[in-house]
Amino acid sequence: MSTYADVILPLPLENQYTYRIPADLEPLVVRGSRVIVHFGKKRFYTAIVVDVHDRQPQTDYEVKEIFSILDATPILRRPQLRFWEWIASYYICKLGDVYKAALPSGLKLESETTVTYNPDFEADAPLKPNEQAVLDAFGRNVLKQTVSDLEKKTGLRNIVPIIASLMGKGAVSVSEELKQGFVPKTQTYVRLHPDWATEDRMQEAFDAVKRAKKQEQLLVCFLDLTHTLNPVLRQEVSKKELLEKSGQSAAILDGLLKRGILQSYEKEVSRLQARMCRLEEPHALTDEQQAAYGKIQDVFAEKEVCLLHGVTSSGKTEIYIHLIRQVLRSGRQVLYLLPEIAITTQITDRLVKIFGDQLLVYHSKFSDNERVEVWNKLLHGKGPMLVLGVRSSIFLPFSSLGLIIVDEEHETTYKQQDPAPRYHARNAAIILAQMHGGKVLLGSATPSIDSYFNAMTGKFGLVELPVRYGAASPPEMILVNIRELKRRKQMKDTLFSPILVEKMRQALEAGQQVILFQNRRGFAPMIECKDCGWIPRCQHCDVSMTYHKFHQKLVCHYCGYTIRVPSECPECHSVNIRPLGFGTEKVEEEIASLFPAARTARMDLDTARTRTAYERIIGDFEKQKTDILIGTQMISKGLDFGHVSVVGILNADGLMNYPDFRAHERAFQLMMQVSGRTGRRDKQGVVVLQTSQPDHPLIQMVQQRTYKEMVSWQLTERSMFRYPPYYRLIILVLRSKNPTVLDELSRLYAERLRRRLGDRVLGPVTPPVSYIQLLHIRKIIMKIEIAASIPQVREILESVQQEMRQSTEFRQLLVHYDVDPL
DNA sequence: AGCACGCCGACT
DNA sequence: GTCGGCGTGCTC
Repeated sequence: MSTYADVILPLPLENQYTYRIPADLEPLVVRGSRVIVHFGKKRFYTAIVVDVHDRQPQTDYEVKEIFSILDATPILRRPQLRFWEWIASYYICKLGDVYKAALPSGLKLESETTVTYNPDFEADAPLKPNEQAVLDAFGRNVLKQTVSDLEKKTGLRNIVPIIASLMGKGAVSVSEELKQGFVPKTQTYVRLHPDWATEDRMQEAFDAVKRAKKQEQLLVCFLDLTHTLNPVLRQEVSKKELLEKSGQSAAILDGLLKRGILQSYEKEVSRLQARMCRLEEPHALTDEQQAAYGKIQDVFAEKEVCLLHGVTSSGKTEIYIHLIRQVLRSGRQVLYLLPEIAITTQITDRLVKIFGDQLLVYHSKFSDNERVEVWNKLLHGKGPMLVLGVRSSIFLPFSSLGLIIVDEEHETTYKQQDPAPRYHARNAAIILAQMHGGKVLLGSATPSIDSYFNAMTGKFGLVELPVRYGAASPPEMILVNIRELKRRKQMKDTLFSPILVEKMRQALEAGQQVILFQNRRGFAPMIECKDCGWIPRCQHCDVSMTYHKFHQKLVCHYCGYTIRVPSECPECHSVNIRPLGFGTEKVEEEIASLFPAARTARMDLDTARTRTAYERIIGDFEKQKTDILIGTQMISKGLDFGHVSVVGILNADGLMNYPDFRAHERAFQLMMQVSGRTGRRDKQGVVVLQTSQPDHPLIQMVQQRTYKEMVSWQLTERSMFRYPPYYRLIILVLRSKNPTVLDELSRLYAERLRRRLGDRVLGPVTPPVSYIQLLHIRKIIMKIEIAASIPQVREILESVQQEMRQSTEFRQLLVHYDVDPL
């Protein structure tokens, strides 16, 4: 008999909290249950039970009772909590953060404070302006609203004390109310009244409506739709469907309902659209695909993870489909991860034809209620399921995952950046699969170096698919040296080289489409010498420095190193130094004057903010309603267009010069992905690659499509510059609380703060710094990657690294690393 | 996250 | 003298 439950709350808290289980709830409260608890002064939260036990808690606090339980059965499955714990420890965040991210908010009821206005209130003393403002926010009909609404309406920041004061005067009253959570969708259904369900009575019914012709027609239609007399077939039909199919009005149906022949009632229905289409067989695999399929099976026999490196349009999806089918047939579940909602539509259409109702789609643009339904379907549904989803779908309640496919595994959107947990869905998926005893297939035309490295060292298996489906030849790559053209005055005040303009003209004349790629929407992120192409770089970090117009300074966003804007170029002594960079808007403007007749569309975060906007732009382009598509990296995401013959990469340099040690890797991937958008099927496409550094190794590698060379070059570079920074190690150091190291780090931190802010502002900073401040260092370190550039830190870390290598914790962390310390 | 407690600056 | 800013700490 357990009397206590330890719960976690959807708040960034370290600890679990113990509540008493009321006697009547005792059999229901188990690990994984959702319960409502009172936490803190007044709020109620949905908590998750992580343990039930009988241990008397320390009595220095009052143990509260569980307020209520929400589910008859747990809403988490066995391995899920373990998975959450792994995420929390690996990504250094609170279990509550993981909980908050994992459950759709429809499953996390929370209380909200509502304020009710007392209409009988009369002030005996004049109210303060703030108080009056709050009261004014109540209209004639609005007597009750939430605190956050009031805050919004009045625009006041600290509204809680004002409300408290009003409450003291009797002007308002305050209550806590649970927010509405998941609401099942209901629909009106119609069925035959049981009294009329015999042949004789049916005859009677028809006699009754003989004179009401429309009612008669409706009844006939109803019987057609329901096969009422055959108990095996469906007995009911939705009111909407009945009215639509019969073409009758609701008034006619009312007539039949009044006579008591039919009856109507509300029924819970699913929001997930049922798909009744006939299922198709997957396409047969080509010889190459079949070979790859076989190799993947071989890899899975001995390894957990397989990397499928298949060039663009080699037909990876078809291989996935065959694998999925096989796993589903064995009775296990499959998770198909995609980097973005945007590209789900094309794949959903394909998968639904093959897997029908076995397919569930999950992404954050689904309404909350829909997401809860997917959750419940996995929890209670029968039969193996295929889930197609984005990052967050790794948290769904899978029972037995046989396979996780991570498509476009190199995509950075798999990494959650801002709210904790800052997890990488690709890497977390590997752990998740391991917990289920399932396998992981990573697929990409341009794998991340991380994954490729893991494949090289044998941690992952590797299968390559080098042949394009349908033997379409890869596009022709034309390198254009913009610096040279500008020097020879053949390209003045324009973003387009003559050859690109010529290719575009040819394409448009032939009724073909053009894609222009420029990965920026804003303006001038750096400066450049217009005569020789020199770009200032940080002397410590070798990344380009960002131009801060306001201060007229150049700042390294890695280490904070700052210099004045040079008045002349140190390379060629030209004074012609200008802000460098342009965005898609500028491109659009110039296209309008170059090709006034062409129909143009721009796709970037500004124009495709919503899913519908995105789909409209893509749809128009697919249907050839637009000729030229200008876009940022959004257009590189695995989309298939049939009529694109020219791709222009307007400024390859802009891709390579951003402050991240993965900049080159990412630039390569982007350029390869974008060029993959052209020359499908029988036609060979053209890619015009404009750059001011045509001899740059990366550009050469893009032109020759030598992925492997790029990898080994980057690996050498990274080990030379000691990238990636010892991020993991730093965290381990902080967690180890090794006093010597902490002292040294705090000394560096103090120094750093002083350098950044100056003694004047801060006064002297003296070590030792508190542990909390050290956590701040961690943030700073993560941000500016201090570790790789400051030799002292490197030294400490190297000594700690030696130490850490012996520790099991370190080893465990290395096994499934976000970034291996290469 | 919220909320309370507590300590310093600008105001009736 | 108080109001109110936000830094710190706690919530079973």
